Amino acid sequence: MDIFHGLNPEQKIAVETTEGPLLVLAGAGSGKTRVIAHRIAHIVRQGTAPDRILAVTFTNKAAGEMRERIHALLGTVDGSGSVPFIGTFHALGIQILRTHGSRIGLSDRFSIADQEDSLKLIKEIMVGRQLDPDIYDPQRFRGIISQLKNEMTPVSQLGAAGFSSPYEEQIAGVYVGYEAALHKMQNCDFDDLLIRPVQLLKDHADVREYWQDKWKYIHIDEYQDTNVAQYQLSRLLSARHHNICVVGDIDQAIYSWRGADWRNILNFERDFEGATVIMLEQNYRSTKVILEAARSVIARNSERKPIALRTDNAEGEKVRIKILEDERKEAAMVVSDIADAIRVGYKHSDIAILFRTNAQSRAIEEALMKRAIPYRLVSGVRFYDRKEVKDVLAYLKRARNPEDGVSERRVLNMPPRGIGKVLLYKYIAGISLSASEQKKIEEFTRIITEISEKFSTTNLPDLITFIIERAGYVTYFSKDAEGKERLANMRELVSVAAKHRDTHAIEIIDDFLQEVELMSDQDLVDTTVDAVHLLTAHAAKGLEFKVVIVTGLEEGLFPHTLAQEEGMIEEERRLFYVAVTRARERIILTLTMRRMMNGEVAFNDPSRFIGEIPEHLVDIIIPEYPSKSYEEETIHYF
DNA sequence: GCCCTCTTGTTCGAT
DNA sequence: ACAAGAGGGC
Repeated sequence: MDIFHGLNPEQKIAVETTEGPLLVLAGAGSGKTRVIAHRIAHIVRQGTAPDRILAVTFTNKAAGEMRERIHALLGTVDGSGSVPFIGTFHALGIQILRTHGSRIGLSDRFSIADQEDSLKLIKEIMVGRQLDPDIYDPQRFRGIISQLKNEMTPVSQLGAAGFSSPYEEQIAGVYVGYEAALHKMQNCDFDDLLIRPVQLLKDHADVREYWQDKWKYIHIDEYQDTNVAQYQLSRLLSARHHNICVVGDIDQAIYSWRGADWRNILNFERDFEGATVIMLEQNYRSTKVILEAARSVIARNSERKPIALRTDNAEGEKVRIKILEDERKEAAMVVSDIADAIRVGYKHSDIAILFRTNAQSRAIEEALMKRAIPYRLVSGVRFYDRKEVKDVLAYLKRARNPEDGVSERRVLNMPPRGIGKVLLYKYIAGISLSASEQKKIEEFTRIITEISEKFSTTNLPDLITFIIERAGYVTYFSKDAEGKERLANMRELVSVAAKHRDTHAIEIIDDFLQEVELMSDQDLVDTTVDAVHLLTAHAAKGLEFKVVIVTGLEEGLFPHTLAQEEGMIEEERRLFYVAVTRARERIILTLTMRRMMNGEVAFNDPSRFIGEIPEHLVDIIIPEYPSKSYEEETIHYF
């Protein structure tokens, strides 16, 4: 297949320019994923071994799609069986740490601590330091520590210039304790998966050379959302071959609150000498109206590099703006709009409902359920975040990594086996135990031993079944309907692992844990299922739908109250831009005059972003309601 | 000392 | 949906 077939001139240059640094400024819907896939295929065709090629994507889902595209272009990659590494920065970090982590005292069996694990650990440390949780909020501590780690501020630098408050000093103390605990328990939090590889590469020349030599061609997608550690990793890895291609769009930078810095794009030409810059300004996704509406809004931002996005697509329908009384009427309108779209031939899977905050999903879900409209909630509490699911994984993690105190504490007394607060404390502190206490602890360690012994004799689904039964969950969860549901969730995990039925657990256990723990919300988007998708504007990044309904366009909600400062409002505007540019054919924006927020009724003004769309592109619809109660009301807005 | 049940608060976005 | 804390039962 011709690698260059169907590419426009700019895309073609991006694919051809394989040597040296390359910056691709890719507007929304300009086919950047396509460019990366074709570029990789081209590099392989030129004779480079696939395993010398690295592609960093924003989500695992994007990585999967990239793999498929490359496969479609090349057929079987090259016969040698070697494949490019395509994955997220976190997956790349894990690969580096599993290979060379021992150089910084990290076991190759290290565990990954998610946000919940991390918070629990920080809480424990704070309790140990007798910090009053009313004055020192563990959540805030976790946030600040994560930010410090993101910025790669070393522990030693804290307080170097003295502390300006006792609060700062406490944070420094907890930070030190937290890092020590993570290390002792052979755990890496999400930040560690990025910063520890950077440290490893910086401090160990041979390790650095190994990876620099290995990755001959590097691709980084969504470069506007890279943080300090990701930026440094990009520089370190590309320092030998200099073949680094980054793709991004400043107008779609929406993760600065997570430490991302879109200035990395502006600085690219300075940081990577001799860089070629290509602009992809042809949009293949949206109608002229949708693109023009989005462009008009984003033009208000001062922090940007203007890009002349254009499209040859049809003019399309006007942007529909609907003003509703409250969130229940808004939800009813969403239902009516879906019915309307289905009537004219759209499928449920063509439609997405976007919102600024997860809390907004509930009212919409209720309305969808009532009308039996199939839907998928993408954000919110996910399957893998469920307590009972994480408990099973904790058994697995503790058996895999004996140092993993985080996971051990999670399930030491789950299901309850008589190990309460007092005994837990004695056990952790190493205080000698009575015979009956000793027996309880031994019961737990025996379960763990039996799990480890099965690693090399049992496959993963059977191992998970064993954990559920041996730990005592079957009895524990047999009492009521809720328990039975939780047990069913646990067994669902067996089905997830079932694709690996033919290998012993030991061979895939780390990959399985990694897959589950780095699962992103977006990875759960599955448009092959015919269902309407409900997701946050953040989670919608990189996706597209024929029909997009953005809800809650009110001051205080979108833009959010907590993002009203200078600079942050521009990020809210970028988020709105991302939301609008997800739409291919039809965009509907809804807002309410009154809404329950944080437990009280709020009367919000329409979002400023609504007013930033040129009038000639919109239809404003204010439905007239029959004076009946909500329940009796029939939907006939048109 | 431990377990269970009930209440209350929660909240911007998420690898 | 979950955590944290209170309070009663064993």
